[in-house]
Amino acid sequence: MTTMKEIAERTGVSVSTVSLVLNGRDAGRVKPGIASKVRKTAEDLGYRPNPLARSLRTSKTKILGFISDEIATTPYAGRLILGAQDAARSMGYMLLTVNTNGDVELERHEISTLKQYDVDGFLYACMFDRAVDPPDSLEPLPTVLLDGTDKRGRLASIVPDEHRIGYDATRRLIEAGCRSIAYIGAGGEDLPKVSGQVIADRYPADVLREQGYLDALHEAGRETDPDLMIRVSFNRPALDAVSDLFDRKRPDGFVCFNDARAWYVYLCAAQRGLTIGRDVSVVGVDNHRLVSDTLAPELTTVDLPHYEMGYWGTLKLVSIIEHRTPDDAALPGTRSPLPDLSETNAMIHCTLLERHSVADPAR
Amino acid sequence: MTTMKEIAERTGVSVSTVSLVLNGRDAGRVKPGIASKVRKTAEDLGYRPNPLARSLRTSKTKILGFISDEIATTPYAGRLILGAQDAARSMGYMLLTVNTNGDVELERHEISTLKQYDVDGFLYACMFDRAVDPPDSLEPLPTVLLDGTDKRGRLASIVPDEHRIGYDATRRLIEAGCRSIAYIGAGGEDLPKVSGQVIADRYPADVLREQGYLDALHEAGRETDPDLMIRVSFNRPALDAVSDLFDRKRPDGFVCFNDARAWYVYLCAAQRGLTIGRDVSVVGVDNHRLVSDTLAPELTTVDLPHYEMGYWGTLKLVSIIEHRTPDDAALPGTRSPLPDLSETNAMIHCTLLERHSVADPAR
DNA sequence: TTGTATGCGTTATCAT
DNA sequence: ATGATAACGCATACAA
Repeated sequence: MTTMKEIAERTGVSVSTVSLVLNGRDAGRVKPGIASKVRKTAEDLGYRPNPLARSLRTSKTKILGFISDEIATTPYAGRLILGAQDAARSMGYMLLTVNTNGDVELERHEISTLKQYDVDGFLYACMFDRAVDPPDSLEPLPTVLLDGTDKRGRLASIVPDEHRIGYDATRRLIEAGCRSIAYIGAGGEDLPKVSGQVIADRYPADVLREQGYLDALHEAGRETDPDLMIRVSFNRPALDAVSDLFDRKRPDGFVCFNDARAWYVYLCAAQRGLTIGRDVSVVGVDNHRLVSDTLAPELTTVDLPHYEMGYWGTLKLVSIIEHRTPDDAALPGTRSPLPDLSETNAMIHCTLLERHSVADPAR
Repeated sequence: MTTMKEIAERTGVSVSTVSLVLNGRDAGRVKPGIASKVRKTAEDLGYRPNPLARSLRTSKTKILGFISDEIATTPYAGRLILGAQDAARSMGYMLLTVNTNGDVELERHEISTLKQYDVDGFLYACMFDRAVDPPDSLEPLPTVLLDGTDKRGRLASIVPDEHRIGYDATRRLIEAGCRSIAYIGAGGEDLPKVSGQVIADRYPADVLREQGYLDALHEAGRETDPDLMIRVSFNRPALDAVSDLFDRKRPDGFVCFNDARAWYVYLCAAQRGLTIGRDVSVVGVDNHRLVSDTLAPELTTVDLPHYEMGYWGTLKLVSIIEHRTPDDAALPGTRSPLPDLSETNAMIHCTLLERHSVADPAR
């Protein structure tokens, strides 16, 4: 690890000069000849600043704390983490990740530890796009919520556009010529739970996707039929409910909340000798990547590139925490900055790719 | 964030004394009265050392770099990361996670960045338990491989006990009274790939689970039958192959490499009016948690608690990197330490939970 | 038994 | 235009 000191020695200047040059603060302060010489030897030696030592002075580590509860164990979490990492890297940040297993006490401790490591801010990963009440101990560091919104409306958040998912899926079936399109949602005992606690009577994603389904039908001038919309949980009851729907309404298109629900459609179709993709069409969000991995392309026409794994497929987190002075221009492509969240004039800039939306408390 | 300085001021001693006491180096060097006073005010102020500042002197950050390629996007990765984090936390480490997307150039850069952050060592996460050739740039920091082994036999690694998975699954069906047990493996175009490149002609996990299946049968005095063992990929060809097996051999038990393969068994059974759990039994590794989430317990008897999500369910990574002097006693429950891997007398201690095994180059 | 001095790599202030 | 120098929080050799 080459240091500024070495560069200074090799160039025959002082460390201060090296610091000035390498931080781009040499305009009119360091002779251009010297400056370029410093830059060259830095390059030659492969110099990279030590962010930890730097943080001792600046108290900016370029490290973000990534906090997740159970999310880390779910199949979609990987891509969430991936997106966050990609975004962080592209802006020169690193992610220090912890998980709390839904344990409040542990969470408190982990947050404290992250602060110990002088993180510049937090990424707080939730589930189900639900309204959460993030712990006060996150303050005063800037924080962005992922797949969840702040109950108190203080923190910025990034959530997928669930309505659009339901809408697009339904459009697809309409355009494919389906005449009778069903919606298979989640229900029964399958309720959104966080560490064993039921936190709502329906999955927010299910509600929104269903609404997208309804809106697409309306927009196309179709009738909507409550009998075509069911909510099932798992196992035999779910299979029975879907079977009943098959025989009672004979739909030729299915919008499924997720692959778990699509599963029963496949089984029912198989039991009746129907072929998916010919006799009936199924579109659903493939949380687990199982349907698309195993039955596509022949048996299904699942193709929702903008969501991919459904929940978090292309959610590229590009919300990042930057400390800037208030008079800095907003970064290109960003939305209006949020109000300051710390004494150091910290601001949060949120940018959004694809069709995911960002909740901006400032509006 | 309270510092040693504050404690020193409040206690009326110097920072050095505080440092001595708080690091437990006060035996016979600091008056017990002073020492306890220091400890008390440290407690009162909620002092926690700044590991970054400390690292400037000790060059030990208590941070481990967690490097993964595509693994982060797969469904089982979440639990791997979880296990690593839990283990790290329990030993006072944090994880700085990066992903390389299988890009060698990016990998080089990320490793360099991690070194910049002065990580104490690396966790190098692989896939498929394959033999890999980790980049030289990891050196000289101690490194542990996850779900992969070192081609050159230098690095320690942790891998799941795949043979045991196949063995247990088969035993279960034998004990359930199945008379004809099939093995559905992976084959065809479904080859282990890393960033698009085929890296073997079969999944190592598949090979090992299949061997476990064979060994369980032999041990039970059963005949093995090559016709009962097939390897399928996806879609129609897979379905056709399983259908053929169903009709040709009429097995009443199935050991499936993974849930994707079990899927076809379910479909075939449904098409024939057979009920899983009564007419035929299926045991498989549920990578995606879809089978167990949706069809258990009524339709399946999948119950392999020691593997849970199959690959990485209970793989609690407790292999951790510790810098210790050579004369330190081995930690309780650890295996024999590996040879030093750096100039600083670094050693790697590996402990193992459940039935996963650790490859120990020192043996 | 305790305090002082020094250094880790960096930034920032202030002389020169 | 450049270079000492101090400071960030901590550890440690050495002086007292």
